[in-house]
Amino acid sequence: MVLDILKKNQLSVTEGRKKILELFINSNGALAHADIEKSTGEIFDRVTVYRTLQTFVEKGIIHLIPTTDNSILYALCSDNCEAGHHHDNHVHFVCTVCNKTICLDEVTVPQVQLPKGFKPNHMQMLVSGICGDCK
Amino acid sequence: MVLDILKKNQLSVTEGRKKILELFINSNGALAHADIEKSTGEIFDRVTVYRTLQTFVEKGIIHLIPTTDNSILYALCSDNCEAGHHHDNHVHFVCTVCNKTICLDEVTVPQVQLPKGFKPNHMQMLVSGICGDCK
DNA sequence: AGTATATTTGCAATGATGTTGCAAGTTTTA
DNA sequence: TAAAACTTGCAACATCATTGCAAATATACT
Repeated sequence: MVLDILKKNQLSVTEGRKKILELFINSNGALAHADIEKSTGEIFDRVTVYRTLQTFVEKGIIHLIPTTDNSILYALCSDNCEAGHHHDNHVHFVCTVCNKTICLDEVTVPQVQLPKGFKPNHMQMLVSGICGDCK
Repeated sequence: MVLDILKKNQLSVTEGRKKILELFINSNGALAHADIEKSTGEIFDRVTVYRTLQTFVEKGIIHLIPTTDNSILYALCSDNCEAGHHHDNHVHFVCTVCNKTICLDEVTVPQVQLPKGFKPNHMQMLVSGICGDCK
């Protein structure tokens, strides 16, 4: 599973990448850099985590998620993402109870009527509230 | 104008607050901390700018805007914001040409159909593209 | 208006977050 | 299995943001 993903993206298979990718797969929500550092303990250097995340984003394995508090979150991309070309036009949900951020892959961002002269190109939507697990 | 806003919000009238509030009123887009520091030159300490912005957010004079690159932007609230209770359910637009971020106060965030069990509370939408001035 | 009280500011120190260059270590290729 | 390519850790550095405290400024009171 983890190996497949790394190989499919032509990445060297290293302990760090395997471990971090596993974290994403075993988590149903999004992860912050700090979460990853906490989970991997003292195994990897901060820099390695940064670089691994950056590599994964570039390859289209994970994507950045916007947050209300301007922290950076990452989550696994669904299959239709390619290197350098993300298709994360789905809604993101932040639960105010469990504090998790979830990709709602099934829910696409709705169209919106902009004022004259405005040409939309990309749009993202962030919803906060209570998630399915907490209610 | 500037005085009215400060007084209405029970804030001491100081040079810093007047100057920074003027900046927002004279700008049609959103401002980053860095923009403000640049515009106010060497007049105020960085810390003062931070604290002023924080105060304004708390009072409901300005609100935070989500960005794609996870920087922090602020913009004037429309009149229906109160202290500790923002109503910025409008769409934000980032122009990829002039790089400005604009509040589209007239455009409200559309409803969206969430999966079962999800209870939405607040939603925000960020659209990027080309703005009315650039096209 | 002048003084007391409350608030705000600037400075210095500190912390959190993220980046870069380079040598040492690991993985891949053939 | 050795050479080439890539990845990692370390140290240094840059940026951004926060806090405590004393000095300065604004407001309230008589």
